Amino acid sequence: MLDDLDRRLLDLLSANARISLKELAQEAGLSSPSTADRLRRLEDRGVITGFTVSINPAALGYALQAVVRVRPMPGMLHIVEKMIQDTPEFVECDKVTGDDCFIAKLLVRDMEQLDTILDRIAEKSQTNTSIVKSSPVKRRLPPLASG
Amino acid sequence: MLDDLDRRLLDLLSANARISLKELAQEAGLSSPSTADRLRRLEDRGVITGFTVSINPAALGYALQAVVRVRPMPGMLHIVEKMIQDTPEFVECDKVTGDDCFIAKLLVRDMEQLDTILDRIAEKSQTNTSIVKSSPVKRRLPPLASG
DNA sequence: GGCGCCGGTCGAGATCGTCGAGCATTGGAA
DNA sequence: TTCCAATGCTCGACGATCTCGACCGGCGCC
Repeated sequence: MLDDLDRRLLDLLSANARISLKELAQEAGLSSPSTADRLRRLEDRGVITGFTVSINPAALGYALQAVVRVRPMPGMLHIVEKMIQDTPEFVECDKVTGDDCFIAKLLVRDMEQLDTILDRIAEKSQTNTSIVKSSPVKRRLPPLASG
Repeated sequence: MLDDLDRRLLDLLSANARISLKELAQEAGLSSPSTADRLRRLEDRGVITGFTVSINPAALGYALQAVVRVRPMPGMLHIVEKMIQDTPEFVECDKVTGDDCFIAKLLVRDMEQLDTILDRIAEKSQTNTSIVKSSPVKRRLPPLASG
């Protein structure tokens, strides 16, 4: 599915997505045009879905990070889902199997804001909140081998 | 902490981190050199921690995505943490307060692989696994207002 | 008012990306 | 075996982009 060169390109891009085509090409042992081609193909095939910036929440005043498990009360599923989507402090949310319905990640400035947001959610669901103490694995790519 | 221009730049970059400086500058109403300056300053201040590529796991054969809560058995905390870090299919892991010690995201090709990986973890901890059915909120930036 | 700092623009030279042309390899069909 | 088409690469040149130095203007502070 991916060959060695594709994997190499993805690795390089995951480390720095704003690297120049030329440098990317050099590191991969290709010419720029073929590197550009491969990138285009990876996007066309839907392997690469985009390029984005990662920020340090703490540097923006988000001192607290929490993982919230949410179990909406009967009939409230869609309302709760929309509340989460409409609350921009939720930066990620998955709908999952099991007792909980949603598992979401929340960034807040302080305890007060955490409390405010959770109160609003808790009107329509049971929640279980864990404060993030550290992140032993920062977001990374899965193994790309023979995809 | 951030002014309107910084926010605009971050927004644009979060949508497409490989956009050219020139285009970035135009969209923000600045010249390229000052745009480059601002980017550099955002990195220096630690607001921007990097630029990365986002991939579609399904396009790479990762058909299943799971959220695993992990509670290591007494004395096993560091061993379990290392196991998670050393298992590349764990693409994200937070250490949290509460009954669970870790909450991790796992990408696997099929149930068999899920089973294999969880078995290995479960030798040294209690685990609770939720399969991701959908993602109502895809990873996004938190509000940048007057941050 | 005068000064220095911060953040901006401008223009030129260097660097980079893109396009067309052409080449090598591969696989299938005659 | 030979031909042919498709694929994926390189090369070179042109146009676009980035970067660097020089300079400008507003603002706060003596």
